[in-house]
Amino acid sequence: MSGAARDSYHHGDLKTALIVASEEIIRTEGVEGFTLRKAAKFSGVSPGAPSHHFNGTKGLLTAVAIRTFEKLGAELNALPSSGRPAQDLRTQALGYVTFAALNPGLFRLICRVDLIDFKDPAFMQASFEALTRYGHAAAAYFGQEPPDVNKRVFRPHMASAMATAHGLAHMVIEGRPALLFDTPDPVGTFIETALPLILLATWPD
Amino acid sequence: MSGAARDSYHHGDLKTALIVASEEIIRTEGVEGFTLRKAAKFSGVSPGAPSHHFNGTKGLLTAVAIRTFEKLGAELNALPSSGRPAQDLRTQALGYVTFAALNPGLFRLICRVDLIDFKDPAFMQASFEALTRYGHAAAAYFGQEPPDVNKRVFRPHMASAMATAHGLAHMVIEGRPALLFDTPDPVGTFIETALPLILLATWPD
DNA sequence: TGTCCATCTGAACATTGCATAGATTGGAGA
DNA sequence: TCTCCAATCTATGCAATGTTCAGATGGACA
Repeated sequence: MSGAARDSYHHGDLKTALIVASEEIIRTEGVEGFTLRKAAKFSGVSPGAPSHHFNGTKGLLTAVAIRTFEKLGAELNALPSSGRPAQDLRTQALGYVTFAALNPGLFRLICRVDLIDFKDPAFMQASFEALTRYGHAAAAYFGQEPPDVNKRVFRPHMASAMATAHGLAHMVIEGRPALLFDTPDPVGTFIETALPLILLATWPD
Repeated sequence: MSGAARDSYHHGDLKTALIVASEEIIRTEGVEGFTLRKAAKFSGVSPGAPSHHFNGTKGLLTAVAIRTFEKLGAELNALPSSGRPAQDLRTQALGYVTFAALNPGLFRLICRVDLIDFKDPAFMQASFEALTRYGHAAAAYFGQEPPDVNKRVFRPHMASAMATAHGLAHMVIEGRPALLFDTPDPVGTFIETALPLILLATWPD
């Protein structure tokens, strides 16, 4: 427990502390293990304190979701570019699924419409920017215009391309690989077999 | 409100009544609108009564999930078979996505690992049987053995084929179409454009 | 008819998110 | 440096939720 037992009455940067604490809780105990009071106690603060910085639980979790999208975007941006459209698109898809597999709690969070304010402009912006690189890879492959940052609009082809990785990611965090493969590492087996299969079928090199 | 104000002290078939009530609540108010007490009141029964028939909330929701998979399986089985593998596979995928679009609350339920007992043998059996037809269509297309009902094992190719529809379904119930398409019927637009695109790309006729 | 036990009630308890009233204090302006 | 205000935090309470449990009820079966 960080606890962060502070000396002064005021915390100093409670807003950030709550986001970090919430992320840690979700990472270790999953979204279902998260409670607002737990995040407050983790930050060494009373249960009512968070309401002064966020619009309820949904507001705090939306902030965590934004942070998660920023991390996802950073990881996708860090992936190498080969210059070959099909190869790059496959790399992005694999990165997307890998992120979900390694961060199941946070990935579940960003898909929970009931826990997050999907109408929040900052959230919409973050979710779009995280997939910009992915969108560009898809655009390059399909020979279409890249996604428009200002209008936040993806082309149908890009939406289609993303659905594949999105479906694989969900199947991973729903634990389907364990039901499908009786191996020591079901998730690894699933990614190594299913992903190349469908991506090769969709976008042959 | 059905209320189902009964005359006798004993309900008669509370187990079924609770499942039906829960399904109705989820259908109208979503998974997040469901509470065990609400289902009890809906069935005209005290808050403690359900515990005599189900292993807590998770037990009841697992029963609802089983019922949902049975309906999904029935709908997929009712879809026509053309004899052409690619066509049939596409029909199954479209049926899968359509079910999710028309039953968003119930589809969310069957993907909520935290609300359902995924280890329940009856649930595992139901989830497998619902996708048997889909698996057969994929097997026919890929020229592989059909799924084994006894061992409950899908082939990697089938898992891949299902991921596409699964991803589209999730994007639909997560409200992505509304963010992607500025039309009167975003979901319809999404299905009509994105699904054919990716399925045509994956399994050309 | 009489007994048994599955079924259901009603009341409790801990936990949750949230609202509100009051305490504390950092810091801007005099 | 001093004053005072607004932001911040505490403490308390409230309604709702899932769950448990002692006791009431009555159907099934001998």
